[in-house]
Amino acid sequence: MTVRVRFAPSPTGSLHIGSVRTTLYNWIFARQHGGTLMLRIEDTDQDRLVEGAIDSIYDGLRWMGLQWDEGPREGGRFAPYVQSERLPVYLEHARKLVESGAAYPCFCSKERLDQVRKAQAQRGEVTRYDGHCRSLDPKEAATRTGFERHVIRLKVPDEGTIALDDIVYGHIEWPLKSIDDQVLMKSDGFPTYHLAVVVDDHVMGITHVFRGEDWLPSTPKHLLIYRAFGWDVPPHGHFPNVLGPDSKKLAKRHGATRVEQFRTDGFLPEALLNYLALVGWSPGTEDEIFSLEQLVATWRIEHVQKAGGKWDLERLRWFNGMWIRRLGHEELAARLEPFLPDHWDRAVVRAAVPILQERLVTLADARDLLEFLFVVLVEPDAALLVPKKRTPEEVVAILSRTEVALRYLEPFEAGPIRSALEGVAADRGLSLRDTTIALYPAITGKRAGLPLFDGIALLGKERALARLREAQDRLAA
RNA sequence: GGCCCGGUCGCCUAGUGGACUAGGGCGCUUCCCUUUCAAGGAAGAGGUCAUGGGUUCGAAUCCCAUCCGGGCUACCA
Repeated sequence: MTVRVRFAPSPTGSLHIGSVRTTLYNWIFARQHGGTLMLRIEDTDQDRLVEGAIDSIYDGLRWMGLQWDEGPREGGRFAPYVQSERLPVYLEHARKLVESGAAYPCFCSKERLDQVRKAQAQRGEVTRYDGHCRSLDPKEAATRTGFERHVIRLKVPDEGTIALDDIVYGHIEWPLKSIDDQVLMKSDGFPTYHLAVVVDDHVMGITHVFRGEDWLPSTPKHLLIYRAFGWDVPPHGHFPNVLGPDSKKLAKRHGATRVEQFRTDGFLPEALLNYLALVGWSPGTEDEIFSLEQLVATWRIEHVQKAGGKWDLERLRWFNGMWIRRLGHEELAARLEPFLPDHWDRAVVRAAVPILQERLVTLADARDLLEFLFVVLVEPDAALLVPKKRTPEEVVAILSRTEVALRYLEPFEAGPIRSALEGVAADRGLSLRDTTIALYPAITGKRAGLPLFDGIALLGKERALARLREAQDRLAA
């Protein structure tokens, strides 16, 4: 049997980091089995649709390097892949269940349902549908459906249990009496999620159902629907949730959760994928750095764990630095492109890449680190110019002595600049370290950053000398 | 309230009855390297394996109970 898996997001917002993790696991599983991965859009709730959500899914996953075989834009044997375009399929299936007696039309108004629930709650009972329309005469009910607003409900047995052997969570059983008569078709003619997933997964030949842990409680409903149709239940596997710092499902209020945000913040897709893969899965060895290909080679669904994992931005940042350092210089320069102003001289940027690389945590950090090479003045204030334990007079002396030492220096490169500054240090009876610290703000406008000698060389003699003078003027003022 | 799931250092995790004096990574501290900052190297602090009972010669690992956390409980997904 050829593996066919799917990921099925609802277009209710930008692509969420949690969906990416689920998609990643699906993608790896498909790759490992030479199977097919498909994208299905679950837009059965017309009230929650968000403009541009599908674009966000496509853009985000393409950026991450996860591709799939069938979907709304790529088509496929089971098109359409958008549930709102498949309404007749669900209607037809719902009709079959009504005919077989497994489901029934329900004419109860939302108001009545609310009242029932409220009354039950007051009496301290479990709130659930009271079965009001369950015993209606089928013929009479059928005629009423012609002109009366209604939903279709699944007839859930009152007795017994239903069980699942989940690939990740193991054997789970639910008492049927804890399950409500689930709505299958809504009164607006759209199916509920429960009907739509089961029908589509079956009809589209899905061989493994993988999704987030939060779906576990709904699974018995789905099992019941499979049973009502007389279909085999494909293996299910639930993945633990990605959590916020408060242990609740990761959500907007916890900070950045949109893939797009991480992209603009300067994270590498390699790092995001690597980090994400390790939330809820581990190889059982001490290896931590994994490319997509390496994940395909080592990931095992048996090693996916049950407990939810908290989102840890610091750890993601560490992975990002690791991946940035693994990039070739040309590649890094290319990735930096969207983060740099257009007018910055790319030749200078390229020259700076080797010393920049190990100082980056995100690509966005490059701008701050390189800025001093491209602005006319760095405008350090006097407080910044004078390091602790130094007087302004001392700094002025170092500055002016350096100016002299650099004025006729040839070639104007990091090595000779170092020698020149060693001379300055010796003259002033200082260590090279103290000299560097005293010079650093004058040249870069900052207390720390790229190496000074390279920075001066990159800056060029004219501008370096100008900055040394500017700093002296500022200290004199 | 009901049903279900989970619970190893602050965080991600290894561990599936004996090699566990519970291992690795992030973060934190210190040191080395060093032109600042990083990166790199080394060391360290940090865990009564949620708690209490069992089972066993032996339990983080098996069983029971308790506690805590979470998910679901919609004509949302």
